[in-house]
Amino acid sequence: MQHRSEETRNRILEASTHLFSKTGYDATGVAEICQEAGVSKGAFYHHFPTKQAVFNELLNSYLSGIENGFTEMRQEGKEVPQAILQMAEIAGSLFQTADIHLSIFLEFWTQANHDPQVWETAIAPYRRYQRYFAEMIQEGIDQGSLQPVDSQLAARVLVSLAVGMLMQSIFDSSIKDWPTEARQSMELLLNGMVRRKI
Amino acid sequence: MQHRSEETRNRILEASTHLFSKTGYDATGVAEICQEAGVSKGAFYHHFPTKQAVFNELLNSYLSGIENGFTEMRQEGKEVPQAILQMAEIAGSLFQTADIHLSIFLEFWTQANHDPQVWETAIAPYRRYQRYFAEMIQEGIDQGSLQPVDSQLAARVLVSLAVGMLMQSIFDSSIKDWPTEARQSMELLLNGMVRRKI
DNA sequence: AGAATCATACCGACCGGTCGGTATTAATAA
DNA sequence: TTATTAATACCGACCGGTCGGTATGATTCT
Repeated sequence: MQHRSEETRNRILEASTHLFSKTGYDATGVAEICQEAGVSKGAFYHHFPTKQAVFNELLNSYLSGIENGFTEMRQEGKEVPQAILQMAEIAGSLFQTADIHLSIFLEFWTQANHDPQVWETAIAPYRRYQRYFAEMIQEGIDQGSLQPVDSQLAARVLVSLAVGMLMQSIFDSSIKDWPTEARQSMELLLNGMVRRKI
Repeated sequence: MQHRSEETRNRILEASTHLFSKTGYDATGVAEICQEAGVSKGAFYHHFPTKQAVFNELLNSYLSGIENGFTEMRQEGKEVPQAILQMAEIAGSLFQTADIHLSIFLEFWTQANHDPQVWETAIAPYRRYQRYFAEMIQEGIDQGSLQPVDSQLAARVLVSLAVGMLMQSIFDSSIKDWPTEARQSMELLLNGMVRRKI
């Protein structure tokens, strides 16, 4: 039966997610993973050729998860500022989802910084997001709902803010309501802080 | 001669900085550090009790560097928005300074996520920055140069943006002129993106 | 001399990965 | 249906090598 096999695989992936997030890739031993997964070492190496392969699979899985999230939260026919706000809110809600270990992103980025292979996988998509936002912002400018700002710059700022908030969600547990935190942050960016004269 | 001793210490710290940034803390061996520093293992363990101690020293050194940077770039008697812009520009210029390995921050944060001890050292100061900015923003509101925004929220946004930009400076080498990038990003945040009606 | 500094050889724990073998399930023949 | 064979999934002892740290002796400075 292939059910058992799949189950084992998932247990290994789950345990790895947990341990990589908590202890880090290097510091986590295969034996440790096996113990937490309730699986033998033989089973581990039956399903994955190396420890790195598990990591790669997790990375790809999370990346495609983001990709799906993007396409799902894409809303047609909305004013651009409202669309951005809503995306922020949805993204914020993901920060709270229990089964997503955000701190594994820290692990992804660290590894990306060490290994060019991982870099390619982890950072390249992230440029797509920037392009996507730049187009969206340009659309808003053309439609007159946004000021004629530099859309590339604005997209970078947007992504920076998102990444920064993700980091904060990892390290600052005091914020409980991430959907509104994200929305309000984005509102601030959209509306600005400086008092206009007249 | 104590010159030689100090020299050795510094060589170890420099090599560690480089290797930790490039390869990561765990993956970097003491022998490797010694080789790059042109120093024997005995010398290493004469100056530092453990590998972790080197890491801690680097962390503290970078943190106090930031602290100094903050107090230096503090400008009295300026309008708050201008002060923020200037701070952004100075911070941006630090991004380019060759002898600062920004990617070691990634290492710091990763370790902070794994080790509560490091967490305390690395994340606690960061709350001070937030408080500092919140006060600064509140000052701007009181003086009428800023809109009556939530100063706490605004401070978090500001720090998030800064952290996000730091991450980008690690992974996106296409941006060359960080002082202006940082300044323009901050201008965008201060001025907002939405077109005001009338 | 004597203390501080550095060099080399070495230890023992640990870890990723292997391997021979066993259990379980699927496929096929009787 | 049942017996037999093949394939897949799993087990856990073990190995080669690495790595942080130590012990001990040499060298250099005061």
